[in-house]
Amino acid sequence: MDSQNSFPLGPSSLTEALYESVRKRIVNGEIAPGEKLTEVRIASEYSVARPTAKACLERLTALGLLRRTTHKTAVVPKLDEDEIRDLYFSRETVERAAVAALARTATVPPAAVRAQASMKAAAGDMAFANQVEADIAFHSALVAAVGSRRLSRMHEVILGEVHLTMGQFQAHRTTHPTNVVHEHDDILKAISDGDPERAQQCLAHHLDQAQERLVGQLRREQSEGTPA
Amino acid sequence: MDSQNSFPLGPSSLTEALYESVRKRIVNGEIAPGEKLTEVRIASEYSVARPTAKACLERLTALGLLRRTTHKTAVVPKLDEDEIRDLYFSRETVERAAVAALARTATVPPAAVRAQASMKAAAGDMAFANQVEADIAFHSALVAAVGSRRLSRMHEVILGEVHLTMGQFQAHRTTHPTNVVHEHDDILKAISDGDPERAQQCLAHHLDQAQERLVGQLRREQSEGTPA
DNA sequence: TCTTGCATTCTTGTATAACAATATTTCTCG
DNA sequence: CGAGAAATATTGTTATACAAGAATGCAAGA
Repeated sequence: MDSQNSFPLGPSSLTEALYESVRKRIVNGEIAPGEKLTEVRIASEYSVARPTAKACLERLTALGLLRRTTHKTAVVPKLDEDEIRDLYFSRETVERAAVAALARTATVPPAAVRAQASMKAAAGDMAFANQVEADIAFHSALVAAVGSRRLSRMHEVILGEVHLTMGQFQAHRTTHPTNVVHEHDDILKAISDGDPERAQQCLAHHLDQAQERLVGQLRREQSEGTPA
Repeated sequence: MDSQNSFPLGPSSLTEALYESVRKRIVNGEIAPGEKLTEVRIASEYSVARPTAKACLERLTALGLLRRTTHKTAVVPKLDEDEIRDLYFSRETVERAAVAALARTATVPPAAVRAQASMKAAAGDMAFANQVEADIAFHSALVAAVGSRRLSRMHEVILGEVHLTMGQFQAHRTTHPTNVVHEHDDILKAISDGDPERAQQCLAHHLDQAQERLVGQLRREQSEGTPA
């Protein structure tokens, strides 16, 4: 059924292309949190019809990348502390299952080690956005390697919100990826050792760290007052 | 449709009502698997415009309740054995996290015991569809009680497909709900005992049973040849 | 001055029509 | 009987129009 797209093959339909573009702009923080996205604005910016823009916004809303209620205009959400915790609780749930499954068969996903390599190689000189990309790619590879369509689908949604939150901070601070790289290595090690328990522990520790980094940044930002 | 503005606050918008109605028909098996759902058919059946019907179908597709590729008409899917296993793997992932979280604080969701009660009370005389409803309500209550918006959202999607699959079998066989009720009780017991490990084990056992029932029914059906 | 109420305006919800592009079916011809 | 081409069906996209809900601002009254 899956058309086995042996290569990138950019979005076939217009709607798809529009969706991808807007999505990218949102998760990369190009559209600030709180900013309003009206249907006509999208429609005119991209020269598409309003129904097309509408479909796009609805899709993004379903994924949690936009918030909107009936008859009100969509806004880019800014996750508060509680929501970040909820997000990471869900994330841990999904990724725990993934690494446990991988460790049980001691399968180390090649795509994950590739993502690690690219993160290590260009650690300092990469733009923060690319570091985020590599991080996301690593975790994505982990879950994808399990081979469960539904687990991957859930994870994709979660990572979307993670990406969004990270993207919103990316202008402010550049965290040293050293810790992250080490934590990733620990996870891979546990998987290749075939130790599901340890793999889950390493993962949980890694995600806790990441979550606290995010929450810390949020608090710092709030105590400084809104810069915009 | 009726104004009925007393409490439940039925679907406010037309789109919402349409979506709910079609969804119900699909998960209850009123629309047979493999049946084609064209936009114009929905539009004419409900006397709505085609864009409205289109939005409805797209939403159902996103939830896995319909399958469709570009320029091809949507069909109600029939999950094969592999997909049922994938579905239950994902389901177990989510529900394990839920019961573990509940057991950690020994919180027994009132809604879950209510669902259990209604299942026990009218075990034999309820229509199979209602048994399915009660079963779904039980598991739904379990996850909802955790209080995680995102976990609930993921679970909702999964339960949709579960409901769909159960609904498709519901004409053929009426399984004795006795086992199910006992297994549910075991889970609740482990939660109220504050034993996360046992709660997860009971849940895993319960889901394995359910999964095998489904797979067994699927095989039986296939070896008999398609009745329709 | 503060608050209430109304009206204007902005935005979204829904419908209709039309054309383009693609899939599927059917029919004809070799 | 098989292969290719026309015809049909279905979806993708756009344009337009009107209705309904929400927000804003202004004016009037307490």
